Amino acid sequence: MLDIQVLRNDLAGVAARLETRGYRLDTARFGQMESARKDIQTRTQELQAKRNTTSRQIGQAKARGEDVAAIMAEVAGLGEELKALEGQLEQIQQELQTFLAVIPNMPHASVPVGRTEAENAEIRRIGNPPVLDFEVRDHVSVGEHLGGLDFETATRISGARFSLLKGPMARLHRALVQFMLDLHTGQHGYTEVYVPYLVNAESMHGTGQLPKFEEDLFVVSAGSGDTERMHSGEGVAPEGMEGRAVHSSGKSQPRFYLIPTAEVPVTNLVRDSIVPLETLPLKYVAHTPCFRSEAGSYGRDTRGMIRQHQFDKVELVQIVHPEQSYSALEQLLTHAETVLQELDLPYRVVKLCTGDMGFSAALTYDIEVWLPAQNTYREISSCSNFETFQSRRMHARFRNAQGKPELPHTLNGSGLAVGRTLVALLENYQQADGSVVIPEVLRPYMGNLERIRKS
RNA sequence: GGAGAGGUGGCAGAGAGGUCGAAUGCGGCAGACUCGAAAUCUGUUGUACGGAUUUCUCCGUACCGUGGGUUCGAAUCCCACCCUCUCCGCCA
Repeated sequence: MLDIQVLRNDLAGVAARLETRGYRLDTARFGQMESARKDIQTRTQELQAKRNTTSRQIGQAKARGEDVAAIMAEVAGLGEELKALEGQLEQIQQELQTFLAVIPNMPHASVPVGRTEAENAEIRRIGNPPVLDFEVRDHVSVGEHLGGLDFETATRISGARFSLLKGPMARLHRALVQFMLDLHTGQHGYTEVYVPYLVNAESMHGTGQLPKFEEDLFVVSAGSGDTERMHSGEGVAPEGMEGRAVHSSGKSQPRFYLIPTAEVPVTNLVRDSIVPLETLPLKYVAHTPCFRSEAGSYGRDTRGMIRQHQFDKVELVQIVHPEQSYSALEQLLTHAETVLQELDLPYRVVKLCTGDMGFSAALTYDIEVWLPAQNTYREISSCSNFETFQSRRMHARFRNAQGKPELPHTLNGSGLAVGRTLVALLENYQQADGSVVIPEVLRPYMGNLERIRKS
C-alpha cells in the first residue's frame, strides 16, 4: 500500500510513475473521495467533541445534584445526527482503503521502464552452458527414463500440474532443500522458521496477494464449508468475520488460503507488531510447499514440473531498516546466487522492467537458470525489495532511534525454487547414457551417491 | 464433539454506567543523590487518524478481543462472533 500522504502531496507525480507499470491511477476519483472524507471527518469529530463535553457536563451536574433537563434537551437530536455522520465516515474511509489496496507499488528510480520481459535488463551471466555432445533430453525424459519422475500417476492422484518423485529422485529433491537450508542458516545468517501453510485473509492482504489476486490462490474451508459466498467478490467482510465463509445456515466456517509462497507467512511474522531497533535486520529462511492455481496460464509449460499447482521453495525474507534495504537486496541476491554457484549451474541475473514487476515490488531481480532442453534461461528465483509497501499493509513497525514507530522495509527472494532447481540439475547434469551426475555439494545428503542410474 | 474459565497499556493486575486512555506494581526513559554503581526519591512513559505547526511540539477524535445494540454518556449493561486456557473424548 502506498502512503496516502504521498498521494495527497504529489498525486500527479505518483500517477505518472505508476503509468510506467501500466497502471492508470484515477486521480479525479481520489480527489473526490479525499475532499468528501475531509469534510465528513471534520464534521464528525466536531460533533463527537460536542457530545463528549456535554455528556461530561451532565455527569458533573448530576454529581452536584442539579437538574440536568436543560442540558439533556440541548443534545436531544445529536445522537441520530452523529450516527449518520459516523456511518458516512466509515463508508468513505472504507472506499479509500479499497482504492488504495489495489494500487501497485511505485517502482524504484533505477528500474528500467518497459512493458514486457523483453525490456528487462541483464545484469550478469555466470557460468557456461554445458557442452552436451549427444541428443539433449528435457527433464521429463531424463526423469522418466530413470524411473524417478511419474507424471501419469500424479495426474491420476490429483490432476494436471502435479508431479510424483520416486526413489533417488525424491531424495535428490530433499537433498536440495537440506543443502539450501544449511547454506543459508550456516553461511548467510538466516534463522530457520517453520510456518503455517494455511493462512488467513489478513496475512494474504499484508503481503499484497489480496484483494487483487484471489484467483491465483487456492481457498480452503473446513468440512462442508459453503464456497458459494467465497467468491462473491468486492463486498468487504464485516469486521471480525474476515476469513470466514458464511454458511447457508448462517454459521461461519473458518476460511484459509494455501500459501503461494513462504513470503506470506514469514513476512507476516511481524504483522501488527513493533520490533526493537536492535533486532534489525531480521533474516528468516523457510522451506515450504507453495500452491498456485495458475489461473490464466493454461497453455504454458504444461509439460514437466516447471509450472505446478504444488512446488517446494526455500524462501529468504528480511525485515530491515529503510536505509539498509537496497544493500540488503544485493546481499540477498548473492545469497540466492550462491546456491547456483555451489551447484555449478549456469545462470544470469536480470533486473525486471517496470511492466514486468509484481504488484508489491519496488525493485526485483530475477535469477534465471540455464535449461539445455529449452536452450534458454528460465526463472528460478525472484528477489525483491518492497520498501514500506508490505509493512504499511501489515502495520509492521520498528522503533527508530528517536523512539518513534517507523515502517521497516521488507525483502524476499527464493533461495531457490526447489522443483525448478531439480529440473535444472536433471538437464544440465545429464549424461549420454541417460544417467545424471550428482553435484559434489549434494552428495553428503545423498549417502555419497555420485550418480543416478536407471534402476 | 462435551464441560468449564478467561480476553484491559511492554508485562502483571484493578476498575462493575459519568471527570477512565484507564488505579497500583514491575519494566523502560530522564533527573536527583553518588567518585561510580546498587538502593532510594522525583518526574515521565501506548497506538492510529485528522488538523494546526513545520521539526520543539500543540489541539481534536478513535481505540479496554471483534462487530452490533441500549444510553445524553459504555472498559463497565445486552446480543452475536472470534480467540486463548483447563478437563474429558477423538486424533498424528
